[in-house]
Amino acid sequence: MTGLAKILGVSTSTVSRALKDHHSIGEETREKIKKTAINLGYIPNSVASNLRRRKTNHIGVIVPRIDRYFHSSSISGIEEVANEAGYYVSIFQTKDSYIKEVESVAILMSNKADGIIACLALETSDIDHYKQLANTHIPLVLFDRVCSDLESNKVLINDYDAAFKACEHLAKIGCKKIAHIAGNLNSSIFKARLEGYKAALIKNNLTINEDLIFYGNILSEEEGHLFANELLSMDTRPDGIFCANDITAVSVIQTARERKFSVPKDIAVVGFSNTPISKIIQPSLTTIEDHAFEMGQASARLLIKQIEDNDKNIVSETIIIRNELIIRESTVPLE
Amino acid sequence: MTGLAKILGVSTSTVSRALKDHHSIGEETREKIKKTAINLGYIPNSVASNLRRRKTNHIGVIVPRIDRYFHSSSISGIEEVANEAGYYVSIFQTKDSYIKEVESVAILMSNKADGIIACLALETSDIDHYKQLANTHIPLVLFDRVCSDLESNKVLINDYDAAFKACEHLAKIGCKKIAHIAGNLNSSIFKARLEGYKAALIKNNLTINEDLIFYGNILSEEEGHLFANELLSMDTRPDGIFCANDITAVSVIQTARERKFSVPKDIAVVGFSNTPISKIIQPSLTTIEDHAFEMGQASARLLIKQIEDNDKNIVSETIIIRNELIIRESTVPLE
DNA sequence: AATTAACACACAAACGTTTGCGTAATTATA
DNA sequence: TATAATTACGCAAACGTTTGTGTGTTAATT
Repeated sequence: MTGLAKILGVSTSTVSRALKDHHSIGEETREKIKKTAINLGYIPNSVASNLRRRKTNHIGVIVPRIDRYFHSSSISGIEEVANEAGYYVSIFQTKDSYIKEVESVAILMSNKADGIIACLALETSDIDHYKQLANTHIPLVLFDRVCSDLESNKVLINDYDAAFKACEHLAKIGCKKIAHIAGNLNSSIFKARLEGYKAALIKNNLTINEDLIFYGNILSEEEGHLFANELLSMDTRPDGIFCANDITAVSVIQTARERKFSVPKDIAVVGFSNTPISKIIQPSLTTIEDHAFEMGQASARLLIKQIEDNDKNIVSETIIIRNELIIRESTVPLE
Repeated sequence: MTGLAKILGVSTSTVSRALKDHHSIGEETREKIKKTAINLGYIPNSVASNLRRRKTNHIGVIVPRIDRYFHSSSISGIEEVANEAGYYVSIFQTKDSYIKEVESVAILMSNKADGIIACLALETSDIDHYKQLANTHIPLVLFDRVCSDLESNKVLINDYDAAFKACEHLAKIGCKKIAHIAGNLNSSIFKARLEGYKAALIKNNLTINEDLIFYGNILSEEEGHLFANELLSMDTRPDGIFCANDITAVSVIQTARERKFSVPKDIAVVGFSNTPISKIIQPSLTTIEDHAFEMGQASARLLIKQIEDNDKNIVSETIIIRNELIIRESTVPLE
């Protein structure tokens, strides 16, 4: 811009205002400036602008693992509405590590992100790094895996309800011994899913048997196979299982198949998240649709509202996204 | 920092140097500065630093669709090595739109990204926006979907070879009429895969029949089903098919199943990318492993090398990542 | 015709760092 | 003891914008 100004023999302030169509610049000079800006291939320096304006139009996203479908689709949702609103998105992957999460927040603070959207790492229980954000006035939206100790904006589904629905469905189709593959209970969602599971069992007069609850961590394929083999070897085999994610549910189905058990006849299976695999596996998987993409969109909208809202009275807001049970062959045999 | 300096009664330059362990600052003042920096919760302003240093430690990534497994895993690979090297990553999703790609590049130039890693949108054939990068001295790495008209760093697999292997495998197991679901031929990879397909047919004395080549675009599930229904309705049904991605290959398997055709007996199927679904579908899918994560890693390493390399003699470099055919049930029946 | 308003632009400070250079005070060298 | 070298810091410019204020010129108002 300094260059442009020199060439045109005007001041930088005039150039700056002309390029933004400020009314105080005459029609003629404005056009002249714009034209030569294009001709000379002028590229505005956003980092200088960001420094001066104290605004970066940049929002940071912190997720456990980008390559899990739930997260990549929520990022996709975030990216869509952020771009629409003139923000760009940078991604930080924690791999569920607390330290990486802390580092990511630090980088985003230092880089003056206008706001942060985060899904908590499994390891995270101390959340001082997010509390620190409050001092810097950087708005925060937690999504999916949130934290009750932290007053912040939240976007989530009702995991308790979803799990309840899932397990009640199992009970309704006649399961008497319903197992559960639980996730890391440090995480809000997995705790809630476990509670929902228990509540549904009680409601349906089924006893809660600790032997039927498998406590996983990252809920990988491997964990799924491990648990599946365990539970299929039990003396009194469960006849239904609610898995805290689709990945482990798929592993259960595969293991059952390998070991010549029938799904759903021998054991009915329910997953969580309605990832693409769930439609494709045979038998297709009953699961909870949690609308990851929409969660991303809602998170971004909420964050941007907070960024741009001048009404500083609103401290925080919580949005619950709908969820629904999608019944497929893994709980209901084909006719 | 200005604040810190005022409180401590030293100059900002001293603070700046102290925090970076510059030798010219005395042990004592250095420690004092560091300590109060921590106590006061001082957060360095990277955007000011970026402006002054003319370096952002920020690399931009442009991909078609984050929620496709190939891309999310390559992003994951990029993110891993970038973070390791002290860079952070921002993501731009083109949804295969040319305009969005151009906009993304513009934003990244304006934001003074230290480098860009991109996978071309399907729509993209004009690549002036990347050529413009050369003037700004922002290094570029294209990965997977590259462009021969553009002199730049590239990371890709040999799609021709991979397709050739895939189709030769089909021929070897006895397929006589091999069909192909091709992607958008505007894209380097899909053109190469088509060529590889044709070459393998010729090598194996099979005639190339245009009726057996289905020209897709984004290779979605829907496209897959459409083509599958078409080809399964042909008078002389093909007995093998090479699909340019896993998504359509899975659709073909599903459609065949619905229509009571047997895979691989009636028709053998090969996909591309070894996405998670390919292991899980029944019959499991023979496919090409293209090492998306490693491509991401290699791209980031190459880019960072270019960013940090002072040897300006190297203009560009091309890295070919290995690929292998993974043979599964969709081409070889279980015993 | 005198006063006010509107217009079109320039000046200069500010955003918060980094960095080349200058300069005292101390220590080493001849 | 005079000179040089070293140490430890400050000064001020620079990075490229944005923006409040100042100013000269022209147009509108009474």
